[in-house]
Amino acid sequence: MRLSNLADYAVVLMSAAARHCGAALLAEGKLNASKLAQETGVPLPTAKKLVSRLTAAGLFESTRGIGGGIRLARPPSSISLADIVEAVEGPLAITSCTIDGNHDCLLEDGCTVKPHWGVVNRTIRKALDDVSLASLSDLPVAPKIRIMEKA
Amino acid sequence: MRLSNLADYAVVLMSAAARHCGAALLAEGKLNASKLAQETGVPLPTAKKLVSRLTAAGLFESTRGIGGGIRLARPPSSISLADIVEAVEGPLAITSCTIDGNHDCLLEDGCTVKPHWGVVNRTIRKALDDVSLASLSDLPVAPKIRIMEKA
DNA sequence: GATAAATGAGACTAAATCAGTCTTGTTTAG
DNA sequence: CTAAACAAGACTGATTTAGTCTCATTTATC
Repeated sequence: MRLSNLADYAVVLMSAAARHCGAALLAEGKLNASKLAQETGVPLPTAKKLVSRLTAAGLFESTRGIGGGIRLARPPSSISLADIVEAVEGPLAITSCTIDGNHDCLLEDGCTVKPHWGVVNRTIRKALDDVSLASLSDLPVAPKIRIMEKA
Repeated sequence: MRLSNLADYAVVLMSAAARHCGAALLAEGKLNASKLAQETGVPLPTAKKLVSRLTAAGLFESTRGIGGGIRLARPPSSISLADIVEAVEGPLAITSCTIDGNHDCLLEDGCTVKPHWGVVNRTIRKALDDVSLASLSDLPVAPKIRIMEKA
């Protein structure tokens, strides 16, 4: 029930990219994996790998060659946590039996539990969908207070 | 973002146990790991292991010795998916940085993403909390209405 | 009161997944 | 045409997870 480290890093990377997008859209900085890595602290090779996946998923647009780089394919407000997590981890489902025609389960038929996962899945997906990249990177969060202390 | 197989099986096992609890409370069947295993199809050794953990977590009550067995420690309506998942997988948190004083993260300070995980965590936890064991084994739990939709 | 059978608890081994590193292929400026 | 810069993909090592086995504990029977 934990997010993979990769997915976690991916969120951090995209958040950093979104900040650049706001600051200097395509002015100074050709943005690339190396730059994101040094800004965020994510190991370079890992950053490269993640950038690959995120590009393949259509969240980044990449230009190869000597003057190449990457940039967000869509505005930060229309990219959600769900998009990022799904790009890195694959289909967003709590149990494998809720993915299309998966028949790995021992029980399959007569499973009284299965019908209930759908509700849980949708709720979780919505939770991740409701957080946009824009809200993640918006800096006005100045006073670094612990808001989530009472969870 | 996937539930572990163990946690998945645990839900199935407890669901089966709950059905017994409704049918013959402590009449015919001393309930035990072996019985649950053969009813659900979960491999016996795995079932034993899970029963151990669930007992340690206080969801089962066990009696050892020749006439021993297990039984639900609480009525199914007051056991939630969150309880079960947490018993098997440990603290329910999407990222490790939201657990108490964890300092494994590379970024730690100045992480603009961290403050947002709390919201996501709470939403997911609520999703799992809203599904009770009673509704999973859907016996007579009467009308399981969404009472807390407005939170 | 001792023995044996039944059960749960915990330790151990094997497999799968995941994180991280490296090499190759592609593109474009010079 | 050459070389440099970049992304894409393959590979290796490590961590976690699933599954199996052995041991400790308890109670009915003799």
